Amino acid sequence: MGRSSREKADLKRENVVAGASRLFRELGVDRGGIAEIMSTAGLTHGAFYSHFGSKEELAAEASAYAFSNATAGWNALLDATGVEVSSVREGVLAKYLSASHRDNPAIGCPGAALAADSARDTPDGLLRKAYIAGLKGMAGAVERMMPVSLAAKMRRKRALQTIATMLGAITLARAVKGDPLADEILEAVREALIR
Amino acid sequence: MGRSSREKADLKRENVVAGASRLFRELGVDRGGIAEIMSTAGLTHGAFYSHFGSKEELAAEASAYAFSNATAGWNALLDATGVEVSSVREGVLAKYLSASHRDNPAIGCPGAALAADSARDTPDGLLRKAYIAGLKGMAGAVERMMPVSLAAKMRRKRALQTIATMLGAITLARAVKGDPLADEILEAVREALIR
DNA sequence: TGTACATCAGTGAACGCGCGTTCACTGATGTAC
DNA sequence: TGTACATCAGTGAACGCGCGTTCACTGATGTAC
Repeated sequence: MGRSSREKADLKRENVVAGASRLFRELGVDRGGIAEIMSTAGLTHGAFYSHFGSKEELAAEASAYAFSNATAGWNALLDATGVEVSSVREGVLAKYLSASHRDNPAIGCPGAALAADSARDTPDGLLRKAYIAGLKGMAGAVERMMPVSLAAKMRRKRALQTIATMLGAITLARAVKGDPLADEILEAVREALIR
Repeated sequence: MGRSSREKADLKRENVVAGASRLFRELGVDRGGIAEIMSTAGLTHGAFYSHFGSKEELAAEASAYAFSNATAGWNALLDATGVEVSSVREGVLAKYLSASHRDNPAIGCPGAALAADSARDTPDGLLRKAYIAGLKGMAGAVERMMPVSLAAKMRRKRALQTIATMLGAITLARAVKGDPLADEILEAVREALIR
């Protein structure tokens, strides 16, 4: 096959990023191979460098993509008129702390799925930068979900505490998946954070 | 160099496991290479298979080793006579949620450092099994630290909630290390869990 | 509008490197007589 | 107690595989005249 039109190429590029964001979340950046990602988008691996400078660059873009999707979803719920903040919060938490989220990291929270990869990236690596920016956006959305009765500073603190607990729960549940403890952790944290 | 005595060989084997537990916590199992681990213990990589059947086997042993060290330390504090449970809990949490722990994963909590590797192991993989067993031991120790005023069931729940929050905080702090957010997260969670 | 040329998305093979694993060999340790 | 033999921890080279990256080439797309 020869050259695609600019339009088609852009679409394929987006497919590559979306596919990468799924594969990296599922397998981690190291084990998510370029060849597999490209073939998911219907391309051969050789075409990769027509679109990206390096795997690291793709990882950063894929991370940003996943974060912005997740955060946009939450903000959309918060922007919906006539819905109470507390019910948005409880809905988001119930979904986040579900067995379904535990079992489907590929389409789940990038904050949980990519934390180890970001931690092991170099201090000024592209992935680390994308992760930091992404998490800040996510923290902003969670902050908006905190009870309106709280003072601003307290809302911020509670948001960070909540994120740590959510993310720790899903991380642990995945790490012990297959053992009853996985469900027990999710249940205990649901009790702590919901209602 | 030729054959070592049984005694020396056992010592070297233990050094290999200890070194592996550090390197795997720092770099992850995939990036912690056998050659580097062996040379840390003063051996060449070829000797590896005189001691272990596979890298996976070493990863499981290293994980068990790290968990049992951490848990034993906590249990020793709890077993010390004349120390209040609440002060043990607060001391453990302060150390866990410190910048020093964030910056030294190699000698830190295996539950945090190896969660991603365990999650991506096969359901009946050796590492996953070791992680599950290790986390259960750790959960038991944390349960002992919970306020004695609580009913047994509640202590268990609180222990799991506490572990999720601790582990999530350190995981996030490492993932955004270099940004002020890393300190902010640790500080917020210290406030929530200590006193 | 047509035509010739330049561009560049995509292909498929190959390169290079790291790393887990294997293997023939060495020589000190351990053991049977 | 000696002595001969078997064992096996450790060495160092090599193998094999996966994977990121490079590259010559193809042919449709886009553009200048």
